[in-house]
Amino acid sequence: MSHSGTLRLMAVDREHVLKEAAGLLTRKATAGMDEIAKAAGISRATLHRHFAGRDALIKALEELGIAQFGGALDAARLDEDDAVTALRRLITEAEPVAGFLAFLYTENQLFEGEQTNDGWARLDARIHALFRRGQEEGDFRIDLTPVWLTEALYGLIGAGAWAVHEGRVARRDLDHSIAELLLGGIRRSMEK
Amino acid sequence: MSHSGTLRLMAVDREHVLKEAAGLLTRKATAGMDEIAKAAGISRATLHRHFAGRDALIKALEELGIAQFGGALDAARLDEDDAVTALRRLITEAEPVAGFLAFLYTENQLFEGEQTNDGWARLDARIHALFRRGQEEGDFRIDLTPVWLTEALYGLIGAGAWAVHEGRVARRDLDHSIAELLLGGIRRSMEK
DNA sequence: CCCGAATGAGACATCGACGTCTCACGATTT
DNA sequence: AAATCGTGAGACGTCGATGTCTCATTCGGG
Repeated sequence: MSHSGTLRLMAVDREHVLKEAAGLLTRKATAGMDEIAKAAGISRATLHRHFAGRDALIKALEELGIAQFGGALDAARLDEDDAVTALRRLITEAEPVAGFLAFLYTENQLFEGEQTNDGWARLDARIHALFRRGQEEGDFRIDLTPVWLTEALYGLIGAGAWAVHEGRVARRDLDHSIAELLLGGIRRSMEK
Repeated sequence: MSHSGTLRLMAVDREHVLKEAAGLLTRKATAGMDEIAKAAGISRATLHRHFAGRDALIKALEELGIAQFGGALDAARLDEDDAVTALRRLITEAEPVAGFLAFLYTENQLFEGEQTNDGWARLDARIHALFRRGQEEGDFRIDLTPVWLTEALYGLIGAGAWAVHEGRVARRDLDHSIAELLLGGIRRSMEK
């Protein structure tokens, strides 16, 4: 059937457009539809044929971000090994999508009125579980809640991505910087 | 001279308008000039009499933010006591203005083209100095750069303010949560 | 080779936010 | 009381981004 073939091609193109849009908006959050179209290598008209409007595009990007971050969580295998090792893997896997996530993060707070996508809550829950496991296994301190630890992780990943974007931190140091600070804190430890 | 008297009154009103604008924009970053005027209790016309336009208003807000954060740094007395204690004071003093700072932070990245205000660099330098002192005095680890520690501090304060705004963290726990995580990290310490 | 679907280019209308202007009102000063 | 100043209300024009539409072109399958 040429019909399903057409649909498949559309889907592929859609995916490609989304990726390009994500890359552009990560660098320039205020990019307009014309710039997004140009970045994706298509015309503004075709962009509107794929996505009903800017809102629909952002929604689709949110889904993409959720899927990508979910994939990072999968790749990090959060319930294998000890929680410290799993957290290190999480940071490594999340770093490539950190900039895009930061964009969606700030974009969400501009919607303000509408309900946030359930996908984020599900991702949050997986990270909460990691921190809880670390606490139960005695690796993590218990005087800070998993909710706060999750927020702090997001904050540090976002700050790190931004610092790299601004050239204040080298990308190759990022994983290590985030993981070491988050795990050990600023204080010089006695045990070393 | 009634002239200088008029100027003084204008300045006072200006200050008041700026404070109200800061409060509103902290809650709703997309607020328009009409909403800002209403929040300040003046008409849109008068708002334009005080500030040439939205850009000028944002610039003035940036100055206010720099002044407020600078005041927080002063109040924290960064070069007294040991660096750990000073950092704790800094977090406590910075927390009330964290939301507003976060707004300016995200607002700055939308300008993108223009140069950033020197004031931020001066504030950064003061915090760098605190971290450097902590390293030199042996309180802070030396494998993380003061630049990264500063970015991380900003990230955690911003994430904390947002978490409070979202109701995920209690405001009264914020200081403690930020300071403990930043200083000690997630890992359960052996020394306790 | 022919036909249809998808695309690109551009014109066009819409919409919201912004900035400017005018006018009338109230308060303060003289 | 008269003049002046600051203000509020609102109309008006501008501008950029968005969304829709048309039409010529191109590409691929039949």
